[in-house]
Amino acid sequence: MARTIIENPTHCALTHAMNSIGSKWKPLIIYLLGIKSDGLPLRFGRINAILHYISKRVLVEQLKELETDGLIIRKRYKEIPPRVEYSLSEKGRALLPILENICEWSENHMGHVTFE
Amino acid sequence: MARTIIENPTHCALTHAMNSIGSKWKPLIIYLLGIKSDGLPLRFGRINAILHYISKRVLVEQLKELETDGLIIRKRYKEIPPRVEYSLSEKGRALLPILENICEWSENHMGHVTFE
DNA sequence: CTGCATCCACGCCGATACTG
DNA sequence: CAGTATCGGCGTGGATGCAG
Repeated sequence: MARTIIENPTHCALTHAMNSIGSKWKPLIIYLLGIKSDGLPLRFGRINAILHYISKRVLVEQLKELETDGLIIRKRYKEIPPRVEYSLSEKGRALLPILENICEWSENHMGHVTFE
Repeated sequence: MARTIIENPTHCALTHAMNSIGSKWKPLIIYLLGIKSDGLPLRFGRINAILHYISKRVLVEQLKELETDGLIIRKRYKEIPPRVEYSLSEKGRALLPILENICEWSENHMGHVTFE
């Protein structure tokens, strides 16, 4: 390890990772696609319903970025009305253990932190 | 696991975790304090110099939030000129393996992604 | 040296309406 | 159903100057 060159964002693995998954919503989307749904593809409307607190416009945007970064796979069925299903790529699935670790870390260390 | 209730951000461990560490800079700061410096405390000016691409105002802000969330410890020496040293708390240190995993994940999966 | 205050521009994000 | 288009407010962050 220690290949991460923190002084220069352009060559910093951590920075690059954060550009892919560091947004407010992306971890939740990946978690949803990977664990909550047992890896089954989900339609846009379903994702939108579960993550109802994310506005539609932003959800579209986040999904597009995740697809561009190779974390999720977007499959479009040529039907009317249209059907689009999202699922995790291998790269996205590789992230699941890390997200689980983050959840554990969060649960183990929330002593003094008070939520509103 | 699976205690994370993704439908409701208020009771979602992943969301809470992301509120603490999901910003653009916080993982880098923690990584710097924990690994790059071998856990030794760092003065503000030194952090600012290494992470030169973060503006001073934002760095102050991020450090304050990290302290509030219990991830780092701020020690102020009553000297003139003032000296302030930052180091990781136990909670912050517990995050280091996760950050390493993220780096590995990033390095293992950057095939088709092109950086500018 | 470290941190705060002020100002200001830019970008994000929600709301809404519209298309195929 | 799954997006796109547009607008507008508000928050975020950079620059600068000041304080302890």
